[in-house]
Amino acid sequence: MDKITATIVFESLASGVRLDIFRLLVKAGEEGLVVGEIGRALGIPPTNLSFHLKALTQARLLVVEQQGRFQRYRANLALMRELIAYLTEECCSGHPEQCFDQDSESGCCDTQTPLS
Amino acid sequence: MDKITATIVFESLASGVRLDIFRLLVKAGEEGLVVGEIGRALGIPPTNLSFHLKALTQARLLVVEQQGRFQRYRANLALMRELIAYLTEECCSGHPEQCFDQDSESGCCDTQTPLS
DNA sequence: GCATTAATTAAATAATAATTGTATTATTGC
DNA sequence: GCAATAATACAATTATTATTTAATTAATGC
Repeated sequence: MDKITATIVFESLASGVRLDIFRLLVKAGEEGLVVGEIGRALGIPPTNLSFHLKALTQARLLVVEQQGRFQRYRANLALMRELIAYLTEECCSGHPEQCFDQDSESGCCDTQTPLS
Repeated sequence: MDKITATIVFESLASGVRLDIFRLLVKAGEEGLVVGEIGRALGIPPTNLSFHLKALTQARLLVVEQQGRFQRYRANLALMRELIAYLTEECCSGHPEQCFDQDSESGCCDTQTPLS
């Protein structure tokens, strides 16, 4: 992942509303949710919801599929994994010893060789 | 990490300028850098730099130490680890099979049991 | 003490982002 | 075809962020 992509993804997640949408769709899993369901679940009016869904989709954090007159949205977990990888590299770059092999709350990666 | 903290951290990283600052300070390591050095390295004028450093510090992504009339900033890698842990949980919540045990570019966590 | 340097604060402006209301597009079922 | 529904596009407004200039605070060295 490059810096520009990372910035766009961060922007997408840097909003309580969009973070709620994303987390809801992660929970919804492979089935995903249609716009009306998301709106009802989170109490967001349609136009505003469209605005945020567009942002998340343009950032590729969401994937959309048309089903008749419904739009079904799903979370793009692959991109989330890429983001985690990017942060891990950022976090470790040049200084892996600061990032690993110590008491960490992350519960992630501690036992692995850091990325180059 | 809670949702509010995560949002604040994402906001901090959702700016090319701030992402540059953070990455520079990760590279700088334990020694950190003083404001003038950061400004010269990235070509950011002092007042604007102060603005972004304040945002990053309030988000706790940076830690600052006064040294005479200099302010030395360092990256807070512990918080970055917490963020990675949060994203990992988000990413896996309820659907670990989508997040792990498959071809992943992340190179991270794949061999581990996902978080609850 | 005074001039110099480092950095921040404060105030004004410019630029973006979020929200709301209205209108439009497209699909469904009759 | 027509009414009803799902969702988005557009336009206007509001709110938030980013940037710049000028002024201030605080530490250093003479």
